[in-house]
Amino acid sequence: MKEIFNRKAFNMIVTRFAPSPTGYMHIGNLRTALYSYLISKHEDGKFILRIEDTDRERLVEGATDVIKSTLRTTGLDYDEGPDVGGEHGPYVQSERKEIYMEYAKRLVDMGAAYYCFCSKERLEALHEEDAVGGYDRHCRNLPKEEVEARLRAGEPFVIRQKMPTEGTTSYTDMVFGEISMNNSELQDQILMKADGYPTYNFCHVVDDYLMGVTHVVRGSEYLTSTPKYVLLYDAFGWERPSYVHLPLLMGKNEDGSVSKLSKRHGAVSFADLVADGYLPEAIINYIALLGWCPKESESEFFTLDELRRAFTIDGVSKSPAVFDFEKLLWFNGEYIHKLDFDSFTELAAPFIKSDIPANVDREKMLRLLHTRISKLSELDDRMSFFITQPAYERELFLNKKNKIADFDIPRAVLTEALGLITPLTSFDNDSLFDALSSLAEKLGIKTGAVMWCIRIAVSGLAATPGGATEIMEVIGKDESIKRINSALSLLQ
RNA sequence: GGCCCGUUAGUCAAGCGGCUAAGACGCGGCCCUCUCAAGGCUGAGGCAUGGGUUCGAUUCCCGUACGGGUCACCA
Repeated sequence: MKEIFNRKAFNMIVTRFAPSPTGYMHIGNLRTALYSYLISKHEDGKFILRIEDTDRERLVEGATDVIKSTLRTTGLDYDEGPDVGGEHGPYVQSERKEIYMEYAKRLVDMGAAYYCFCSKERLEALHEEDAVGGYDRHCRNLPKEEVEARLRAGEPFVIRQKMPTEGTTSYTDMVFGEISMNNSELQDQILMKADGYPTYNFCHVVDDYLMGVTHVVRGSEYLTSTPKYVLLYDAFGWERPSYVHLPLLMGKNEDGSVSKLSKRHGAVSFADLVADGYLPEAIINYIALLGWCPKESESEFFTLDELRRAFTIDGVSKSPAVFDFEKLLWFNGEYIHKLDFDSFTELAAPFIKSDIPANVDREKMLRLLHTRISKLSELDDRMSFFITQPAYERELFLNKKNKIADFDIPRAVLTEALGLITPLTSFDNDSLFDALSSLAEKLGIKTGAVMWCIRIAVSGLAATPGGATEIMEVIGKDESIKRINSALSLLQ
């Protein structure tokens, strides 16, 4: 049997992310990958990507590519993996099939596992008799000769782990502490399936050992099955890895209850979020804080590099965390606002679906929008009024804060404004503001009231990104005059 | 149902026997202001519950309730 270099003994940390390619990159999986990455990288250790594709029926075409591209765009670079190679490959379990059978047989020889010939029908019958029962260990003590004869006859079989019937098995988890399970709770689980593929329960143990994984990082749903894995390490005589189980990510249901984050909670795959205009950096920052808290924190903002430095396992929480889209949105807005304008323009481009007419100054428009959106997908809606003015009611001109209680003021303001801006040769924000603010004194009202009327006229909206003069600068002189004229006719 | 884990405001969370129980999102108010956003200031809101242990429990122990996970030839 292959002996592996014990990296743990040299204080080297090796973690892995081991997803099965059965769907899209769920945000919970991403967080597991992130923590796994951070735990090793905090100590300059190794991070491995391994694809667990032993469930041949659930394979989804292209799922592995999604996993790889997600890790790439989030910066969770792996040192070993399917496409980057490494000395412990292959890194796809279906390519390691023979290895598992070899180790399983070894376990049989050692008396820690056994062949089972029970049909699926028999097992189903068993379950009907006893709803909570498991396998009745029917084949556990088959005579050696019989086993060999049936094997020779080509009977289909599985290999099951022989669990101790008494006592307890415990291990220490780095987050949850000591976990003990009564051995009577452990079933003789299947290690090798009838199709010749191993189950997760078995191959992940073999692979983690062969790949020199020192810290097994995964969701807490494995907390109670880990004793079974620990028993496998013990049977082989291998040193157990350290375990780091992570609290689950939850989603809020409409009735206020919570449950494991899933599709019903909305866009929960990384790709969904990105398509909705969230930035990868913001997503990573936010999910890093779901279930982990920095020891010395002043700020909540972390780049991947800063996370690497700050991340320690004792900051990981035990209780499940509810994924809050509101806070993610806030984080995302902060990240967008901090972008320099060129980067913003570049990232925004794919989200701009509408055609921008020639009179609209695209750059100036985007500058107004840049600091006022929280996700890129808001862009198209928010900019639409620049392109075509929405229909509005004349009541929109009324505004109590600016003391506009009737239509006389807007009518006067707009009429005067027309006269002031028509002769303007430079139609920029400053010139417009200078020209129009003089109206306040002339009409005996506040500048705010003047601008309110004009802004409503040129936008048709109660709230807009930017003020009246900024909007006029974006849509240009002709369009501004046109909109003011139509406002005037609305006010007649 | 058995077993395992958890429980600080609506949410994320600090806290590790003695503090007016941090901070962030969200929410309310005020300021700023050409509306909005941003920014600044400010307010409301919390240790699930009952017993212990202790001079003293949010913090330690036990029970209860609630929540979650797990009991597959899925991972």
